[in-house]
Amino acid sequence: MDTCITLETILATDREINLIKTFECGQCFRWQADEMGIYTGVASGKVLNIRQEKGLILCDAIESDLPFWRNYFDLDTPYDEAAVLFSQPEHLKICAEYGAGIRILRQEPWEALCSFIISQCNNIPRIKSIIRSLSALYGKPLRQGLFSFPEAEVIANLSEDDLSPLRCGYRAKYILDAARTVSEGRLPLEELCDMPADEARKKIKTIKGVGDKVADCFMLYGLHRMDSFPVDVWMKRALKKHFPPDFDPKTLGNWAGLAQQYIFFYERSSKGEK
DNA sequence: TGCCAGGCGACGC
DNA sequence: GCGTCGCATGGC
Repeated sequence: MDTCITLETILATDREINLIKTFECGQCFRWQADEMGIYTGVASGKVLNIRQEKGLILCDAIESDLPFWRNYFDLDTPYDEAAVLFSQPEHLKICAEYGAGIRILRQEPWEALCSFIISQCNNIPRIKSIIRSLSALYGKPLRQGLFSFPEAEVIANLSEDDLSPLRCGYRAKYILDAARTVSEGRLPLEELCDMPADEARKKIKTIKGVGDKVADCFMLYGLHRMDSFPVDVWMKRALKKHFPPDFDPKTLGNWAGLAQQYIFFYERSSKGEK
């Protein structure tokens, strides 16, 4: 494939974002590093090659796409304002220091919803593989042999048989129900951003195969509702092991989602150490 | 070779 | 409301 990719555009500095942590912290499934440390991924039908080098984040975006990518990487949100809030409990402080540099990506709502439906009771390599297959089968071809994430409208017109090459098991019918819900406009995205979290979660959970956890992931990663605090098996373990019983993420307000990401990343990175 | 994976829905109580 | 079980599949 491409033997030489030149990355000349400065997107940010490495004080604004740590690229590796951001891609590897478990929030996204479509970014892949090569042996040179160049990450390649797709968002909103655009391919980007990007790397961290000598204090800078260099990429091959065209000038007119820079605002899009700065928004995607959420570079204009002042994450350092959360530091005071994260100074306790002690374990949250540890996780926040460990995860410093992570940005919560502004992923496309439909892609995030579908991805986290696929994620249920699944491991990350396999989640990535299923999403890759789904895109290759029903997305649009882009450069470097990559594909866009298929539109909800495209998936909505498929059958379970059409999804059988994905080998995604019982999740296939959930994907179809989600696609039909979205494509028929039964999930008003703007309203979901503004309404109280409990109300939004209830609406999202009308999709088959979407419970509290997937709904919270959709709100955090797809709608950028930073008040969401998804709790999965890793988070349950972390909360039980390291946090006082009365710890309530709601007290973190609009930084709860970032705290969750720090805790999740630390828990997965340090597994087996204690 | 089993155990487990960023869960969920149905069912029984 | 809460505990349990089956669900498809493959990574490790």
